[in-house]
Amino acid sequence: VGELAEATGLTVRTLHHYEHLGLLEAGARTEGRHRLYGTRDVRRLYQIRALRDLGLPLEEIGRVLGSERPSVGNVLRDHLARVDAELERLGRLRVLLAHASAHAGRIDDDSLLATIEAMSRVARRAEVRGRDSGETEARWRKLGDELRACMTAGEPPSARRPRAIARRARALLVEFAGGDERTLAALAHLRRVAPPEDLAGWDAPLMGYLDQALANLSNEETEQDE
Amino acid sequence: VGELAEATGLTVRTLHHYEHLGLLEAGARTEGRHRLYGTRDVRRLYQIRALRDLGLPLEEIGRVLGSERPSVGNVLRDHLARVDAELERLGRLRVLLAHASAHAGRIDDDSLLATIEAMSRVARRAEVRGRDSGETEARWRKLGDELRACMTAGEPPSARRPRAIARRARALLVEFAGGDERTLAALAHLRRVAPPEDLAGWDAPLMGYLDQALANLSNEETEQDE
DNA sequence: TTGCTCCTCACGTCACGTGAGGTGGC
DNA sequence: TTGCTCCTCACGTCACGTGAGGTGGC
Repeated sequence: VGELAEATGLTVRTLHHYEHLGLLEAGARTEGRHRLYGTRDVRRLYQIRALRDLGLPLEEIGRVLGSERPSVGNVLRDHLARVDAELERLGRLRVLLAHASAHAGRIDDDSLLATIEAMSRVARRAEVRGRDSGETEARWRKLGDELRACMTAGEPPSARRPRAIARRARALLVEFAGGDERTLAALAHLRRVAPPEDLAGWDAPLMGYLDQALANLSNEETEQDE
Repeated sequence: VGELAEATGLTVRTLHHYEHLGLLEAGARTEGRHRLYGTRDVRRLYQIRALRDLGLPLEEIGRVLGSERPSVGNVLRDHLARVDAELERLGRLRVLLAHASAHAGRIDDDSLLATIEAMSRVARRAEVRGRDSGETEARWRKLGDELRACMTAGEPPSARRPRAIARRARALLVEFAGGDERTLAALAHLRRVAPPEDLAGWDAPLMGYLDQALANLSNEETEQDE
């Protein structure tokens, strides 16, 4: 078993493990119960290692090399889909981490934790909402365009049109949050401390303008909206 | 504990687990030994969940929220590096899987397994060699250019110049393989069955030309090379 | 007799899931 | 009395790593 391990670059323990799983059985034993392997075993082990290197679970390798013999092509395609899903998940995670890291130097750890918490909450909510085929984004873009028109026209945030747009924006936010208070608070927190640089055509000045318009209608009109 | 689980979207078992790890201890118990949590516990749990969502191991979360208080920024950066490494690994794996899947339909499963094995072997060897800053690639490109000149000049693969180039190519292959027979065989196998589409300026016709030149010098000159 | 490889348990890893069997509050 | 939530073990997951304690061949 030592020679086989040496030849394949695996450990003796790994070979024992494979035998335990029924992946690779030694043909014979010596009088001292030492395992003996043949050429067929070596070839099989190379195959096992190759499939393992592709990230396939040992159980599936057992099926591929066993009596069930599912199509290797199908197995690979299924596994590729899993890898793609994992890549996407890690990619999203990476974006979150990069954002959080970017804030790390500027604020203290407690605020940073609060921001991470807000990001986590929003990301979770976004996941629940799933793909909505960009419809929501289109609505935000439209709102942004209208609001920007008001801003460049020099209308104050307290004017009628900006306030009407702010009301619609608030409704969109509430819809996104599913009515959850904490999620709304998280969104407000992120707007303040970690403005997303480019979201459906909104930039920092525009968001500031929106915040002012929102502030103008917040107190008096809140109950009427409900 | 049920309320807390409900509020945070975690399971009761998860909260028990965190308590077992010392991550979150219930302040008090009821007469029936039921756990009681306070506002501070709830906040702490939200922080735990947020950091967990970033993929941090629970033990590290314990340190961040515990008495050691390492800088959250540093922890995040370290973790980001880990995530990047994993992304890179998965990316390479994805390329391998995609190549293998592409061959799946055209050949039978045994040949496919052999090809996967060859890919695995070459990938492993490439990993051992590590980054060599593109020096090797430059040498291959140079060889390719010279050989292509011979080919377009109409020289037969058995001519002197192509054979000399083939000798140098063989030396490069042997160097890459570290002198390992099986790796050389794997390289030959891949050239035959799974020509890499674009590798340092080599295309399929050029490789075929090289193979012919190699065949011409293989038998007689092998011993002299050694 | 001394090393070396081999053998067979068996616990640990990581973040919980999943019963199993039992008890308190409505 | 009937459900419901809660409690405390404790095994299983995945692919092995890592001793622990013991035996055969040079």
